Amino acid sequence: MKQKMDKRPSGCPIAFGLDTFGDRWTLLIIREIMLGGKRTYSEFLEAEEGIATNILVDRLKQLEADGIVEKTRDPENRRSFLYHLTKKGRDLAPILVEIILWSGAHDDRPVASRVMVEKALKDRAGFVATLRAGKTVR
Amino acid sequence: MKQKMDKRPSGCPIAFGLDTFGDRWTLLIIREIMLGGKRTYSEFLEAEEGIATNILVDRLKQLEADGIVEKTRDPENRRSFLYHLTKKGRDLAPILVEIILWSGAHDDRPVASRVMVEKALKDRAGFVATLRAGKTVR
DNA sequence: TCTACGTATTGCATTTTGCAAGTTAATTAG
DNA sequence: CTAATTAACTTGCAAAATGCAATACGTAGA
Repeated sequence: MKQKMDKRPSGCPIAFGLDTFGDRWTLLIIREIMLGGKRTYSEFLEAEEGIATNILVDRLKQLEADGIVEKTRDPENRRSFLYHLTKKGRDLAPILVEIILWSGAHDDRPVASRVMVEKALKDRAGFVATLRAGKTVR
Repeated sequence: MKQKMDKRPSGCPIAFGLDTFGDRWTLLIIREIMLGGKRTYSEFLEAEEGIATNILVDRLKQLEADGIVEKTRDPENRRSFLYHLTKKGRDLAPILVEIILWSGAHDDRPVASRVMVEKALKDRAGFVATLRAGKTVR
């Protein structure tokens, strides 16, 4: 598992945040949950960007250890587990929204998707509230 | 230099943001500039977290290539260079502030610094505006 | 020219990542 | 009851990124 215990602890809040989710995959998993309504390991594996299975397990364990997601058995399918966000995880919503807004303003590629950007531009506070409430958006 | 050209392009704005600054060091460098008022290579090297020289060069080049920082010669010391944020870079201010707020709410360690957190809590919009304007905060 | 300073570059060991294949446990089909 | 299937991992190994120390390059001042 990704060990970040001895990662030069500074009291800086930016560094604390980056220690928690400052890598290529962690926020993408949180995106899958918060924006995509995904809940299971196999759903996360289907993500467009193609996360490797060992990395996914590693990050899910770290997210659980950090109190950002909680893992429970799926009552409707006992070979499956459900990952859902804690309050600490849902509180990441404003960060995701600001990233969406920044990309909306600066991603000039033709492939850039505007769906989320428009929602965030139209009613930022409402969008954050929707995400925080755990309602699926797409 | 960190190559991210072939990094599974998805149109997702979250993925775009993470492709740009989703690693351990890039946002720390931007923090040094935006919150710390640092401008030169050697000032960045003094950062609390201790970035390696090769990584620092790599990230500065990538930030320049991405149009987030601009590199100019220091008119007062012609063997030094100044790195300053472009608009695209200054627009990262809201993301940094949301990270500060999140950490402020969830970092329970005794070492956690509250200075930035208090500023952000007291007047978030004003704090963002100050950062975006390029005024030093600490 | 000699020396210092600021900014890099290089070499190499360590760590992390990516990918493919294999494993375990719960469920369903026959 | 057994075999196949599904879901969630685990393992092994090559490739890439990182960390660290040493070295080099481009001003500039003495």
